[in-house]
Parts: sequence; structure tokens; C-alpha cells
Amino acid sequence: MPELPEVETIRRTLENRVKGSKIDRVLLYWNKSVEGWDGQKFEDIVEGQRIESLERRGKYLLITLDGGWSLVAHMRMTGRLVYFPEAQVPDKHTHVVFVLEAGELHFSDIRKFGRIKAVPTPDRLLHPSLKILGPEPLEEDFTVGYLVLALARKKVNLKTALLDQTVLAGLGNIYVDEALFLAGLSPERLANSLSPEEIEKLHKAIQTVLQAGIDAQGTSFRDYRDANGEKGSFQRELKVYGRAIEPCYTCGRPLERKRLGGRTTVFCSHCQN
DNA sequence: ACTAACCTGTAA
DNA sequence: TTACAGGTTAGT
Repeated sequence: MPELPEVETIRRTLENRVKGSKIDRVLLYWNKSVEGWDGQKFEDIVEGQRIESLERRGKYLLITLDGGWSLVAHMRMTGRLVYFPEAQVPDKHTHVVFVLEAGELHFSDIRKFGRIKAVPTPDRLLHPSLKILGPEPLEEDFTVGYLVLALARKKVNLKTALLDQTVLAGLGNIYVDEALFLAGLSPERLANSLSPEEIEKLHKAIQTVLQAGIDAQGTSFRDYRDANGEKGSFQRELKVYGRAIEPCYTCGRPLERKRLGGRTTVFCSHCQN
């Protein structure tokens, strides 16, 4: 579910709610949602620690605690982190409850793919799956020059290349399709076949779409909610994702649906070349 | 470079 | 009943 704009929105809304507060207790309802580093028990690591800061890297949320540990969370498809000011009876999909000094933080996940792992704070970015991530698309190290180099060595189609988190951290199925539409590029194009002008358009489109997603507080196509339990609004601005067969807003022709890189891809074969 | 696996819910 | 869903990883 959450891609970069959604995780960033969770980070921001959560920061307002829980930064500085102490985690008194951890209640586990489904053990596989959490892992403790080196087999240490998750609850023992976390209980009694205060939340110092919240960061995001790609689609990962990093919650740093004051006792030398950090929580690395990934929501995968349907994970949510929602804050409640008052104690709440956990619903059937809530797998972890963090009881805070004031209020509770509930991790719920219908499909149970999401994970929260406790790691020593200095190692939080060295975790294998984080270490391999490409640059942050909205930071300065994501330059046109970088994208030129990164795409040059990919022998796959554009859709597959942009979903690859080692190329760029944080794009998922929604925002890749939207960025490619905005850039006027076909998802079927070979990643190493783009002209410098096309790469520049793509670079711009990726940043524009992600920033718009953040500004809209994410895309609530179905399950996504922020830390206040609120929906985002970017679903109202989607040009192609979820619109297969429907008319292209630019040319009126029906949008195409194809499976690329193992994911459903929607695009306009007339406007995207 | 594809596919299955991890899971549950919803819609066709 | 089957297909499919904002993701990642471990197998061919």
C-alpha cells in the first residue's frame, strides 16, 4: 500500500502525535508482525523507551527511541499505524499496540505482510533491505545525471526499472504509472533506450508526481490511512492508475492495461511513447 | 526475469 | 469460484 507519499504522510502525522512520548507497554496480537534484532525480545527492547524522532527512507518508516534502539517499519500492502488519544479496543486486524503515556499507537494490517523490526539505532540504515536502496527521489542526490547512469545499465522495461528500489527509493505501482503518463513515456520502453531529453522529462515527472502525492496527503485508493486514521486525496488526481479501459484525459482513447514487471500497468498507448 | 510465497478481503 | 490488490523476497 503505502508508497513514498503515503509513508511520508504517516511520518508527519505521527510525529505530531507521538514524538517525545514514552512507550509504556507493547501488546502483541500477532507475533510475526515484529522482530527483535539478534533474537532479543521485541517487547523487552521497546518498553520504557521514549520516541525521539521519526524519519523516512524510501517506503520505510524509522522510529528512533532514546535507549539506543530504533524501529524499522514497512507497511507493505495494507499496513497502518494509527494513533488514538484514548485507549482503544483493538480491531481484528490490529497486531501490535504500543501503549503510550498518553494514548495508543495501533499497528494494523489486513494482509499481515507489514513488519516492524527493532534494530540498534546506529545500524538502522545498514539493514540489508535499506542499504541497497537508491537515492531519495525528492533529495538533491537524485539528479538527472544519476538517472541517466542508473537507467543505462538496466536491460528491462521502464516500468520494471522504476519499481526497482535500488534505482530509486519509494516509487510503487501507483506513482510509477502516474509519472510515466506525465512524462509521456511508455512503460514498455527499454529503460536504456531513453534520450537525454526523455530522461530529463522523466526526472521532472517523478518529482512532480511524488510532491503532489505528499501535498494531497497520499492516495487512499482502498486501505491507506494516515496516523490520524484520515484518508489522503490523491486518488482524485490519478490520471491512469485504476482507470484501465476508461478514456485518456488527454486524447480520449481507452487506456490500456498490461502486466509489466509482475504488476498491473495502466497507460495510454497514444500519449505515451 | 518470471513465479510463488506471504495473507485477507472484495469484486467480477 | 476466481482474480486481483499501494510490496518484497526467495525460489527457479
